[in-house]
Amino acid sequence: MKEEKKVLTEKVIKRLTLYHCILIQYIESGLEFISSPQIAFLLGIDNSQVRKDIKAVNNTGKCKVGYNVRELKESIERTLGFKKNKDAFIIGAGNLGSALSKYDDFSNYGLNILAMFDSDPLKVGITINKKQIFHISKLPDLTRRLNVKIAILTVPRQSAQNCADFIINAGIKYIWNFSPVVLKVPEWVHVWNENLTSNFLQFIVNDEVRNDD
Amino acid sequence: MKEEKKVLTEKVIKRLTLYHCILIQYIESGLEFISSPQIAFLLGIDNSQVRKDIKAVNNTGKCKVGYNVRELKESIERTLGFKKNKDAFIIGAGNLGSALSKYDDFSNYGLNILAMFDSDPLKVGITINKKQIFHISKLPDLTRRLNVKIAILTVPRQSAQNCADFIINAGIKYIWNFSPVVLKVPEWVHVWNENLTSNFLQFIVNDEVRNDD
DNA sequence: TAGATTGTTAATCGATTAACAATC
DNA sequence: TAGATTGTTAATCGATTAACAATC
Repeated sequence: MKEEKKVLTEKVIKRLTLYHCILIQYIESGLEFISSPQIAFLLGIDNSQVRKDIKAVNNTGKCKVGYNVRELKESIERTLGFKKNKDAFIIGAGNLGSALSKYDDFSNYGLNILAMFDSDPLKVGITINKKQIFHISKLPDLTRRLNVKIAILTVPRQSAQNCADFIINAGIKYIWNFSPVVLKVPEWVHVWNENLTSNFLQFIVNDEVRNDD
Repeated sequence: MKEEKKVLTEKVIKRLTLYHCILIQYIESGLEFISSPQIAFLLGIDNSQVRKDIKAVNNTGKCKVGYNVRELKESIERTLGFKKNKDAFIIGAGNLGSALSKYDDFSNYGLNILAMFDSDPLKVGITINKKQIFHISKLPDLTRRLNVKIAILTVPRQSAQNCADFIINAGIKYIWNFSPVVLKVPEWVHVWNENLTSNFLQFIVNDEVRNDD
């Protein structure tokens, strides 16, 4: 029996991780059940939306009481693969790269930073939060030996494309790109553009939070 | 004549900032015009989508040549308010907070970090990238004096809700929340949940980039 | 001219919301 | 029982894609 392969849209995944946060808070409060209207209220969304999302993680609830908090948390973790290790390298040991290497929350979701890379000889050899900084020239060898497919790109925008070319050539297939640059990559390489400021603008643009009001 | 108030959806804003990145790259390459199929190809989207988005920033192109790169860049910046200052405080001078305070790219989009706040006496008084760390107790006074409405919340998840309550009480209206917690806030406070790991999962979940394949 | 592109409308697709029978 | 909730289908809404006349 072939395992059913479900495609979860980005919006569903974002909501599921928010449900997951809520569930952790419920568990800490000692609560055992949560209903779809409760989740919906906390997030300001529709309750049938919540039930549909929960259906997508193969969880069932009980009439009148709702969903078992621990079971639902497990279901979300299983569906989103929190327990499956996703190894990654950080490229660029600047401010953002260093901060991400110390960001322990990643490991709760199965994302492990194995090492960092930089071209600055002064940074090479330093260890940040148990992650060593290697010279970028060491990346091809380590990518192959450790079978790493994911790179977190936090280099200055001027060197982002060169860097991308280099790491793709070394075998990287997934680039989580923090540089505000649109990278040109082969069709078999996946890029996720994490433009933090863009995310911020999505938040405030329509509300016109300006200093001059 | 009242200025037309357009609501831009999050997806449109995200695409516009990507177009903006492409335009900068075009300008650096000395190119003067760009067409919708060119933009569409670089981003892997439909070209009529691009034309619709560009229409939303009140820019017009020329048949056969496309859009003037500099003009289009200006139009996007005007629509998204890059030139309008958006002052913000960072709450929590940990790894992520410190990194964001040094993230100079923010200023290109009009986001200014004025100061940082922390409850740790050892951090208070330190200056990071010209931004001073104040004790959190100083926030209400400074929020009012500087008329700051935006806070970037980078505190540990355990203290996030308390922190949110405190800064909302001090007058903060917009919270860019980097803690993996769903905050309970009054209806007049806006929260944007920036769960980095959630963003990452949106990127890789459907592709099953696991170590065990 | 021929061909590429814009601007715009219509068609399609997908996501959200409403509604409600079944359940406990 | 009465009332709250689930699970699911139908209706609505919005976003993307297709199509094409107008333009240069």
